[in-house]
Amino acid sequence: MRDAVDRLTPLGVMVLALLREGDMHPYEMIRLMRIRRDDRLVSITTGTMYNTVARLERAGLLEEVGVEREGNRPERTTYTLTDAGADAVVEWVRRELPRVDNPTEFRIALAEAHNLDRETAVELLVVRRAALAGAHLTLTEGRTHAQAKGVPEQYLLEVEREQAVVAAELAWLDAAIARLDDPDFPWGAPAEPTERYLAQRKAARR
Amino acid sequence: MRDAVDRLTPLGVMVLALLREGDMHPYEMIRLMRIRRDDRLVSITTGTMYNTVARLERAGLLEEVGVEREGNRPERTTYTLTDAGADAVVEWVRRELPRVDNPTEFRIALAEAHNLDRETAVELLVVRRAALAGAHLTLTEGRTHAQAKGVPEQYLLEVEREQAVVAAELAWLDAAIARLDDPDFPWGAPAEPTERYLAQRKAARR
DNA sequence: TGCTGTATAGTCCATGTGGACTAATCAGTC
DNA sequence: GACTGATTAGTCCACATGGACTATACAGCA
Repeated sequence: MRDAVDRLTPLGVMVLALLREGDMHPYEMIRLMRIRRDDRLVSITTGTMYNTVARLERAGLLEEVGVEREGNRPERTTYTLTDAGADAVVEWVRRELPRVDNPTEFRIALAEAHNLDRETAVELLVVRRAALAGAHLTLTEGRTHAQAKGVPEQYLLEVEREQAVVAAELAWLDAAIARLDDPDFPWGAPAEPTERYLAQRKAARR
Repeated sequence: MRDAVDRLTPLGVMVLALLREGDMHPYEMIRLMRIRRDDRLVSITTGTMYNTVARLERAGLLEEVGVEREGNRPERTTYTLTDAGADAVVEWVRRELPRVDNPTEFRIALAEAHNLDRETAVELLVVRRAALAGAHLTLTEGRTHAQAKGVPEQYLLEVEREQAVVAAELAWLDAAIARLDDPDFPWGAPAEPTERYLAQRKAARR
């Protein structure tokens, strides 16, 4: 019963989230995402972008709102988010935020966590904390078990590193949850939602 | 000038590395890799496995060594590693071990680092350490710059987490390099290379 | 004036992935 | 003795990815 939300790719989610800031054409999405260094989180190539947007349109998560043309340049097809699209982002983030498999998906969910309300985000991160502690325990058990069986150390380096990284994430997560839970920590969309976006857009024009 | 080594997929590398322990048919590779929890590092599906093996064969990195049949079951095509295949693993690991982009590839390179000689491994990890320190600095700069521009904290959570994780990896890496550099730390293939493999194979049979 | 390089806004296609499907065998069980 | 479910060993196909390619416009420079 894989629904539309399950079928969202990482880039698809980021596109939908981006459209919350305003209507855009694919090429502009690429520029903006590169400026913001979103390519740390997903690889961004033109082929994939145009295909992704077409797919999201077929799924009814975004819609064409116009085709412009400047001089003799290629046409620019501008897209806008549908209600279903806005819901899909929220639902996707809600699903991925607590999961400890798929690190890629988690990083995007965290980057887009501000699309949830604060209570939900905190709650889901608490769930994640528990799952992460479980994963850490599993790694520890697996490693001691392997050592008991006489597996040489050089085969366990990667597991060891994973333990170190997971431990660090646990520590960070504890601190992060405590901070988010404090109403002084800012949350949600800023008062003037398009301000930041427009500034960056202007910067990109020059 | 993308050569055969560049075109290796993560699963492809693990398959080649696995064949160093003995000839195998694809289905057995899947079972073994699942038992060893190699699916922590790469996703393992049958479709992808058979396709990967076929691709590696076309590239001359492995070869068919026989087709058996037990009763009326489907045929089992067994494969063996070629010299080119053995070289390709080493070269791939050598390339990926120092790189700080593509975390997935790095984890596999680390897991297969024992295919390199100790000096090479240490040297490449030292290179990685420098690159990782650079990446950490870039994150720090990016974050202070964003804060100076007034970007609200909730948008920087993911960067913050990344910093924490990278810092932990730096610490682990320093310790790991020091240990590897000590000749008391075991390295390379064990004296009886197939022993561990055979034990696991037997266990899987039951 | 002509030339080079880069930005704009895409299309197209080879390839890798993953999930559904097949089909036989074997172990357990009621 | 029939039925169920897991294991064995794969095939097949829809689809997502990414890199090559296209074609126009504009800016700088000599």
